[in-house]
Amino acid sequence: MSEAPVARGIRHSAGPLDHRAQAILRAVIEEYTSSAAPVGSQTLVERYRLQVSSATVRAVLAELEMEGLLFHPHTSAGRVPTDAGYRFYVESLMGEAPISPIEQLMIRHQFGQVEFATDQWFRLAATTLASATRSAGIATPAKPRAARIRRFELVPIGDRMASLIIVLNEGTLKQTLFTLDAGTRVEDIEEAVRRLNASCSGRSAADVAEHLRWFDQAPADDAIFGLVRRAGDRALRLLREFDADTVEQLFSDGLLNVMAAPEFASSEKLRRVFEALENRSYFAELFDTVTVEGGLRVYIGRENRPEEMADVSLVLAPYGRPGAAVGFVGVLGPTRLRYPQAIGTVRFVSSLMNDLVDHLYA
Amino acid sequence: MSEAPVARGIRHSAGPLDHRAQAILRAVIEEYTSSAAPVGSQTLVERYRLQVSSATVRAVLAELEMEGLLFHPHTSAGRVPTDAGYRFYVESLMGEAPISPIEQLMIRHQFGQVEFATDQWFRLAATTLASATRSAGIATPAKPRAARIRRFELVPIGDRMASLIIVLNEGTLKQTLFTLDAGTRVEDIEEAVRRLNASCSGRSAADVAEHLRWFDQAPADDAIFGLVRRAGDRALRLLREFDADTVEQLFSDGLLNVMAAPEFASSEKLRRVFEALENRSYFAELFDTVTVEGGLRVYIGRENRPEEMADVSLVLAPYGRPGAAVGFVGVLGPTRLRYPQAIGTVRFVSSLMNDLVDHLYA
DNA sequence: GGTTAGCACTCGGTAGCTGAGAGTGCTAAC
DNA sequence: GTTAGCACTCTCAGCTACCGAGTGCTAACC
Repeated sequence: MSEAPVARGIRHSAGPLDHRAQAILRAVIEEYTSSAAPVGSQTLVERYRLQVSSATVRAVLAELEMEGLLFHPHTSAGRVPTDAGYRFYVESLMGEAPISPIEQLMIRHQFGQVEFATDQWFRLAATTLASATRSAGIATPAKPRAARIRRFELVPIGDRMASLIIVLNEGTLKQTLFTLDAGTRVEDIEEAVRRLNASCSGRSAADVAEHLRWFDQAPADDAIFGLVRRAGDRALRLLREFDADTVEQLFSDGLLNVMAAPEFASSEKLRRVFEALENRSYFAELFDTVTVEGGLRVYIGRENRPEEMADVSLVLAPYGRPGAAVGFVGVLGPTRLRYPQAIGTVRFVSSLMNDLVDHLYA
Repeated sequence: MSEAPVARGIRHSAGPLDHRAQAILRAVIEEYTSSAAPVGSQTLVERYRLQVSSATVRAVLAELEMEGLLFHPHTSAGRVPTDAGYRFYVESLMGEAPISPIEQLMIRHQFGQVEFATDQWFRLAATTLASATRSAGIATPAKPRAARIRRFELVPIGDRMASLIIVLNEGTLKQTLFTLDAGTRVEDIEEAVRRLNASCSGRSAADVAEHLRWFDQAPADDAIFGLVRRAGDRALRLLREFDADTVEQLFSDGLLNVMAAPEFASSEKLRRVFEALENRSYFAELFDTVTVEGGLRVYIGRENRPEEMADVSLVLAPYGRPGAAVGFVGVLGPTRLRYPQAIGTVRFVSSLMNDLVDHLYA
């Protein structure tokens, strides 16, 4: 399992915190994470066996506030962690919480069930992440930077219609309808497919474009050449569209969990989060910066650039093979996320996804 | 275009309403539909050129309330339509509002763009419905009652892995990974595929099961027979799963429109609606009762059995070919839906989907 | 010097009250 | 059958008072 750092390079401004201050920051975050209400000095003393009085805790809280790690909604309220506070917690304070062996077993079992159903992998990943973390789970299929064709097929459907199918290297299917001239002979179709496979399989969009040029000199009225050229063009277009789309599919599950969080009761903030999810450009951008080598990353609150995401955190991990195909799994929840669990779960699920992908190349 | 009745068979209890009462009911509904606030007698007189005084209108409103078509949130509030009120409106009062020719043209154009991309049809249908009605649009692919296999393919992916693909009659693809024994020869794979296609294409799950039995007597150690048997079994399983799933895919778009409605500001009702959508069993049930011949249907508020759907209405229309494959398109919004527009739009989109499906069989 | 008890202070949230306004239902006159 | 007039009801917004949680400060303590 990868042990890439969770760090993201942001350091807060001031001097190092002593041990006690760290313990108190940690206590505030963990208390707030479960209660969703500002945390007061009294509560901390009562529940976290700090061996000091509430007055001392108050002094430390004030200090942490100076450092920008906590803040005060108003004078007589308790403290709430800032994004920087969570960041410090994630980088230095928390212990990662691996999933319990029993749960691991159950999850592994479920993944075993869909071992052969590639289209179920991402759904299951999203669902698993959602239910294990009680937040939203997201997942994308593993996708190569430049797709390569493994096989063409052209299957007649109606009299004048066929289904043009291209199988990509990792088994992904792309399909488009394809009109046939009246009276096209089955043998001609078969021959066209043979030629396409002979000249294009294993090739990327750029190569296919190159090879298709050869057919331009062929006689225009030859039925087979005509088929080859038209099908090749269509396939090329599909391939280019596929390459162009960074986030072709984004599965999510458990958005209802996020809806249940008290910070989203107002339905307006919620709306914004849903909008951010619907608009995939942000994810496309993120995915360009997260590499397989970089490993798991955490984006907290306003560290997410879109304003809509200011109230949520994202734990994201890539999976797949750097050279071949890369996908993502992650968890999205309120900034008041249970980071140790979320990170542990995402790491685990991404390793399972890695195993599934490895099967393809075994 | 179909002119199936919108009716659903529920009649309210009491005597017929005179013309004026109908006009007033209609006015209340149309006003409430756009304002989302209880409607008073004054407003009605001012905005709907009723040639009577507000006192008279009040008398009629009281009458309509007796009939169960309107109700009163509290003494000094205006009237709000009941589900029965909407039902009466939909069945007897409203005029259906066809989409404007310009909009029709634009929508047709968009459908033209995805003519060959079967997987985009449902997305586009949902999106179109959502944006034209400013509610949520839903759509499912056309699905046959019992799928028939058109073609098998077995495409090697890695050394020990292949992608088993079955193309169904309407062009739908089903795919599963398939392990190959070490050193399986390409020619054997091709031969196995040839035999599978020869014996199974055009057949339904039941027929395939029948035909596969023939191979049981074949020598167990024959590589080709082994492949045929295993691939056949897997295909059969896929086919059965596909047949079993009534609502295999349910595309929706524009849920954000529904979120924006004032009746769902509280986020708790919203949650329930989302839950209902996620749980597809209700749709599966509906789809069993809606037939292509029956045409478009409207489900208002509590007419939807699940409690979660008590605050929303659903306009649903089937498309496709009764014998071959049937799918659904629809609109989901608050009971305060603009029924004439919603119904007009759903009818139009379902007819476009019909045209697309017809292409397949042309 | 760090820690603590004590205390004044602040401020959000809730409950209770009030007046304005919307809309009804009733009645008597037309 | 219709309408004007009017008393009545009820919600909603705004106001005030009050409670309590939690702070920050200070002076005493170890």
